[in-house]
Amino acid sequence: MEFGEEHYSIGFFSREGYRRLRCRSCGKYFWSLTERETCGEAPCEPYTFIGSPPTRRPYSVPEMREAFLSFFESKDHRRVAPYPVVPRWRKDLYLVSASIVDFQPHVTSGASEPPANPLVVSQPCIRMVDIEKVGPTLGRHLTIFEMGGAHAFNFPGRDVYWKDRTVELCLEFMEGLGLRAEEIVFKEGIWAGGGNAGPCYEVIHSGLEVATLVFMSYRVLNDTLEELPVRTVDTGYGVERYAWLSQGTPSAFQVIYSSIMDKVSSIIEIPELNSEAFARYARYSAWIQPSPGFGPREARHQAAKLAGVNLDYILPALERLEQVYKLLDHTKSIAFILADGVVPSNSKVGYLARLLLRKSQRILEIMGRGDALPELVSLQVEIWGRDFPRLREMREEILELASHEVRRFKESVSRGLSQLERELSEMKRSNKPLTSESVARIYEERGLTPDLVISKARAMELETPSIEEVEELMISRHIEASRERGEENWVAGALQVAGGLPKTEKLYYEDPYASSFEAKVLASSNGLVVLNRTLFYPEGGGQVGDTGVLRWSRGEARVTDTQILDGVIIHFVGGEAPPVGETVQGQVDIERRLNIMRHHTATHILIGSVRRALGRHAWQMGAKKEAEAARLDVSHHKPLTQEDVERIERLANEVVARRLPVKVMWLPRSTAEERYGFTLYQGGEAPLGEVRVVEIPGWDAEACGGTHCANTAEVGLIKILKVERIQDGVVRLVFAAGAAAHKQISETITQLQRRVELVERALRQLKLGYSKLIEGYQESVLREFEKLEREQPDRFKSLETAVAGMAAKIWSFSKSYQKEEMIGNVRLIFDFRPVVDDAYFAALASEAVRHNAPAASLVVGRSKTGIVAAVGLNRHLSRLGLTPKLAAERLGASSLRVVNEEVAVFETSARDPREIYGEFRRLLESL
RNA sequence: GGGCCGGUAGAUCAGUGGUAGAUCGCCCGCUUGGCGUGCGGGAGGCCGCGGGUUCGAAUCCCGCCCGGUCCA
Repeated sequence: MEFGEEHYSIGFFSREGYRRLRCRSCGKYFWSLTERETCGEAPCEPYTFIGSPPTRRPYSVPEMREAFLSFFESKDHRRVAPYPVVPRWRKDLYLVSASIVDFQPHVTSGASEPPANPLVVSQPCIRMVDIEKVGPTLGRHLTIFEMGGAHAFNFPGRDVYWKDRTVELCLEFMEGLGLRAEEIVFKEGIWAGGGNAGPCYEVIHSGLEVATLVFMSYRVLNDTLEELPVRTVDTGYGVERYAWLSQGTPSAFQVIYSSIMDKVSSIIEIPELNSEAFARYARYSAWIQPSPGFGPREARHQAAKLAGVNLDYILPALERLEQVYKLLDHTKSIAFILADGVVPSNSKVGYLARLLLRKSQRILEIMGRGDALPELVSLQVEIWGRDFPRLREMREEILELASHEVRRFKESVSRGLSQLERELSEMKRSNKPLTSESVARIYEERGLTPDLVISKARAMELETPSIEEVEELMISRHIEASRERGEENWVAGALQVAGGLPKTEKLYYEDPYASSFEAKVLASSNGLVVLNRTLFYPEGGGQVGDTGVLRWSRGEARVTDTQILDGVIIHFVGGEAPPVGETVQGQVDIERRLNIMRHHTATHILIGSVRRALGRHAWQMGAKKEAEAARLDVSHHKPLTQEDVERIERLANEVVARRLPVKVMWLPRSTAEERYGFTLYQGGEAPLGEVRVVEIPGWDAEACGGTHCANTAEVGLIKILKVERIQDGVVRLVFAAGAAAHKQISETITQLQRRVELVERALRQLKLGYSKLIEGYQESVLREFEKLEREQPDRFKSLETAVAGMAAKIWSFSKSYQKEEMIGNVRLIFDFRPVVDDAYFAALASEAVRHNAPAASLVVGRSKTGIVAAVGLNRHLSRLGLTPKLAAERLGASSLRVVNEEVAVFETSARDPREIYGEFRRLLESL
């Protein structure tokens, strides 16, 4: 694509005496007041402003921004507040990369009015494409910068201004800064993007491109240009670049971050550079154009050679400085992106946030300040929050998300490292070198950066590739994957039916409660029916399509789904379809629709609750409202706790109870954005033209095309049924409202009751079965025992002891004895056992006194003749002179058997075990 | 949205078609005044889910789910 001279030759230039010249170095045409050999843009010439700023005075970034804005204000442009850096109003971009993005596609296409015309804005823009160049180019490349945009939208029959005025304004602005017109060059260029194109001028001063003046006037269709109905003046002034020009420092970073440099240097060391040598090097920094095969190292050498600077002397400080610059730049981007409520994740804009965070964190770790990232981000919030209040408002969320992401990164790295160590020692053992392929693979699989992998390998004395080799390999691997948009299969058929038909009249917006209507059939084939008007809501905005019936004179058809295509609503019918021209009576399944409506309004209520409960980083990432239940996907970095869920649910039900009206209105886009902010676009991009706003006053406002209840009270109970993490950084709430909630709850309760019954029954059976089982075993065991006692008395004896011991151990382990108390420093254990057996009792008594302190035990049971007891006294007690025999005698033993030095078993004539116990206590007390 | 890697004992992982393993942790015993240590013993696995190939699948193939990671 090329534009001829006629596109650039304007009246203003000929009036003022500009000449069209061709650059000897780059071959491009440019316009200049004076004779020149080159276009003046680096690298055709070096930067001449470094060390000798050409403006009347130095400007800081805020000063330059204000100078720019107020200049255009004085020229009838209205100042507009900057837009977010995350363009929620469009889905083809992750970040705002230019000021014109704020007005695409709705204004540039002519569908909506701009907030003002002409207008001026200083728009923070983020571009990830240059991320590798940030630092080495000393500020020519930044991931985040402010684009001063002066825009005029020339609607058909309503021209504002075009090329002449644009150039004139640019010149006047620059002259106002004290720049001489003779030194300004307008270089011819072509701008193309997003299917649009137009000629442009790059405005050059002192080697630096400081602005681009684009005249967006064409649409690109199959390689041919077609004039656009709306011709847009799209100018972008580099606010930071003008400020840099005005200060003439070696790097732009010194200008942009001057107010926090002191604080930053207290966190990380910022090297001192010989300012003279650095300045000379900086003049040639435009030659630093890292590309595949020409890494930062070569680029630096080339610039140094041209500048006549001995690089070896400044290199260590320079490299470190570049890293500091990267950090400054990336942390600013992080602050802005997180301020717009982006949750770092592994896809889409969340990934870009993660990338910036991880790159910054890695640099800090190499510097030995792996803990400093939140502090740096906090500094950014502080300085930029003055001009962009959103940063301050979101401070808490920004720091929480950044810290959380750093934590995750550390976990990921330590996981990767342990794996890496194994892999490397395996290589070491088999004496294999670490290849570039392996390094690239490890980065892609586990996110360990090549520098980290290589340094680990070198520490193990493995043969390694250089970082440059690895980077080259990774770049060469990138093959652009073609994007293929799979259309849903119904679209092809629907296009045949709906193609060329007028947009269907949407009756459901007039009265969302209405259920029957009359309409004419405009098209009908293959089970697809188009009417001139309908109450059937087509699937959209996460709300499912309506179902119902179409009746006509000779039949009726069931509508199973409803869709919309280019404003034409398509009814999917089963069975016979009404013929074209027929008048049909439509009947929407109103109960179903009402349930869906309640779910839709409930979704709006919930998103308000979620943002209040979790923080303003929580955005709707998707939603689906059906008749039985609905779901809401929300960006959030952590799994939800029970408390989170309860809080969200409580807040939501409070809104229901407050009986708030649900207001629906159509507003001009810019009015809506001004009044409600960009949280309007929870549901994603909104259709062109006016915006339909659904507002729950004081709670939530969203651009939404759905059908809603008139009052929150109609929603009824909102019940969250399930919470799950569906992907990195996104949680899903499944919920039900109103009648559906009631149904879900009662079903759940019924199910629970059924389960409880089952469990209870199973328990009863288990108990029964268990005791039967035990009884059976007891019997057979007893029989076996009796047999054994008769036939082999010796073995019986030892077996009996062993079994008794085992039982005693279980008893002692489970602490199932009846009483345990301290008498002075003596632990006394008492138990009553229904089954009497000497060996068993002895074992119990013995087991009970296994302590490392004085302990006594008394186990009693009732025999036919009286009471059988075992007394146990451990060695700590026998040292005091109390023996089991002595104790037994004091307790009135009639027959007595001393089992060992700790235990004795005896019988007494006492009736009540408590008598013996009391006596035993008194005995112990007397010690 | 796409590519790549992974899912085996509580944790970290090995196991590439033929009886499921190691280390740590846990439990028990011995060692100790006690804890730790040391020694000995033990428990713990739908080998993510589903399908296919096979005489036979943790292992090969397909699909799904989950986690990680890179890229748009």
